[in-house]
Amino acid sequence: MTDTDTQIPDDLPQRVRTITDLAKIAGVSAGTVSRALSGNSLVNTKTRQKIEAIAREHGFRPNQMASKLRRQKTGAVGVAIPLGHDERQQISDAFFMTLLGHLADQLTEKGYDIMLRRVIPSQDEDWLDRFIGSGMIDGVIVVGQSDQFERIEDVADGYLPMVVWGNHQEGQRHCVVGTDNRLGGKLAAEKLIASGCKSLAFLGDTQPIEFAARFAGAKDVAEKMGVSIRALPTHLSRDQTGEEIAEHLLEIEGKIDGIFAATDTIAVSCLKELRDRGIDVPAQLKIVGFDDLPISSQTIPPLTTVRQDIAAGARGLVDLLLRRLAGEDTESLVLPPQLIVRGST
Amino acid sequence: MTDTDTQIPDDLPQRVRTITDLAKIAGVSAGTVSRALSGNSLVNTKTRQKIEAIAREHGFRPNQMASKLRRQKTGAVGVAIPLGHDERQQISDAFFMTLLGHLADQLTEKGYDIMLRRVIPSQDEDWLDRFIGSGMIDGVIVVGQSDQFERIEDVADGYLPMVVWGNHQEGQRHCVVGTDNRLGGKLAAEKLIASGCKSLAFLGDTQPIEFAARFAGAKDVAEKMGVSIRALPTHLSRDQTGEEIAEHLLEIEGKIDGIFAATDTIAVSCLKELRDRGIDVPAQLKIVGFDDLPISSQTIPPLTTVRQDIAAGARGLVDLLLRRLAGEDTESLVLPPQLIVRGST
DNA sequence: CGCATAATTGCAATCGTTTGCAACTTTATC
DNA sequence: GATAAAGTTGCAAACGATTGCAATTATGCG
Repeated sequence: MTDTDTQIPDDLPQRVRTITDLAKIAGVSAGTVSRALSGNSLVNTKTRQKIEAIAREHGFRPNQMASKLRRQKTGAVGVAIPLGHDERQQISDAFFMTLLGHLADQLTEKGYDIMLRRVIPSQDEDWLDRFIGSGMIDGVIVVGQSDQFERIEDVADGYLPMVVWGNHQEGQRHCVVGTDNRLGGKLAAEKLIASGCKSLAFLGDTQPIEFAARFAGAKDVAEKMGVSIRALPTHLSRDQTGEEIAEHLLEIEGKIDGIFAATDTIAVSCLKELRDRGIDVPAQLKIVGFDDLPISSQTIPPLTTVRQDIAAGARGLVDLLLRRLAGEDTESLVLPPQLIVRGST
Repeated sequence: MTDTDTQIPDDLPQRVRTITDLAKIAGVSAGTVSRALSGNSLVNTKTRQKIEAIAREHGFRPNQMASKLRRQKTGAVGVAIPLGHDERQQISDAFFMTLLGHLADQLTEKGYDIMLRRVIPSQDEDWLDRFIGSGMIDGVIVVGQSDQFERIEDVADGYLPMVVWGNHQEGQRHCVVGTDNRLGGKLAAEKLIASGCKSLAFLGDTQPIEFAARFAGAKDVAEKMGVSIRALPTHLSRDQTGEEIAEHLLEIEGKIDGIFAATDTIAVSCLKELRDRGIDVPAQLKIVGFDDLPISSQTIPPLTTVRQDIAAGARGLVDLLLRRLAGEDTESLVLPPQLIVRGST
């Protein structure tokens, strides 16, 4: 017997917190309320309406935690962003953010909530198991393999509802959605060579497997066509990029006439540096980027780039995840890149 | 007696799913396991170590849902992004994404998970109550007031742990973190006028209260200095923006010598359109943006803009929310904007 | 050794919802 | 009007972890 009961005699609109409170008011059992509110069950229409009315009136919402515990499902999907290679690369990276935005749009549409987790694998060995085992999510989307390929493979064997954004390797065990990076690299190099370049450079880190594949694709073409190509490593975080590119440019000035940038972000910085040095693009040097970020059409000159269809990627990730949640063991999805020719080549 | 019990005699490594399973193996009670795993309680060191060892060995993780139900707290913070004015404005908007990135960094650091929810208020009257009442989150950060000012005010009266990104109005009841938009508008107009502009335009929708405040600030200055200023409405979603700006430019050609864009995104599109028309910036027309997005330093010419310190904003949001979670009724935080002078003025 | 006190541990209730089953009402059918 | 079938509802046992309280064991001290 609480204070409230003692002081307030009867039917004052006490706060309706639980389904049982509501049941008491409606004069039915908790089970019936539960069924009425969940909509689909067998409960008399009049009863249902009465219960719904009371619920609305008191602004009642069933406790999700209890519901999820009982039903053993959460209605939430985890989105993990491992920041492996470059700890200074914040989650605020343009490409990831765009993908995340589309994921959010997609998942919301399908009625799932999104549990976002930023992960630094080097500080937490166990990140993926923890996330999955947390009991907070029904499935997980991993955005970017980073340097965690093996760990992801390990988990994939015992956990179906996981889809990963990244690069597809022959014979891998986890389900991945991503662009055909190698083909993308090919397209980029072909374009540069077709535009008359004789000596290429790949601007970007070649460690992450996506980038490695882009470089490999370009290299294939270059070698076949008898054109030289070299890799110039760069970090991803924006503040470092500028200087690094500047150094590279000094070094290669005059020796290189075509640049394939690992990402548009790098390409844009590069355009900037070139302009500051008075080097004309595309007359003196041609550039192809990768991603086709929204910025890329706004640069001067507009950037020729290899487009990744991020929206389609997000749709694919969500679609495959939902099918896996339903128990299907889906194949990976490799999306074709598309060369967007603008002014920088 | 289950099948498993009958078929498998003894100590086969059956899957340890619950704290009770683990307790059985360790030969103690569930309560003890719970205490051991939660670390801080009074449990014999040796017992604790044994339990921890078994837990590790079986990769056991306590079910969060059950824990959260019992403890009545979730360890997750909701981040809601209401898309009011412009349904076509996706969550993928650059400014929101950047803020979200910083929020994710901050909250992760403080040990909170992030429940992301994209909301279209016109389709769901009740979005905020639902989110709060879902029992999934301990508190909520609302990113952008959109046209939901009143609804947010209503909720604020009865729900402490909520912080909102947006504009501060005299006497408002909800706790807000945001830039002083009016002052920002002032700075922008002052700069344009100081650079010699005689006739200004504000490029952007003036409905959202943040933008309205920016325009108001600019107007104050313009009127005081005897300079004309007019508003040219634009949408936010990128695809529409281009055409709209083009139309405006046609209309104002020659009559205007300074543009204050409501956001950098608009300013960047505008730069592009101007260039396509052969109008020189800053010689013929000067532009100031708002936000200082990463792109803005990369445009040609680099954009003069009013900087919002997004990282500081995110820190503020998280800090205030944590204090509110602890029961404190915090004041709003208004951040000073900073004029960044680059090449477009 | 006996008793008081402290340190551990077990017990059982609890968090709020869902759901199989049984019980009870209607309605339909002959 | 009796009987079967269908439609509704209530009951109570889960879901899995936490925690106040009681019970047990270990330790200290005279």
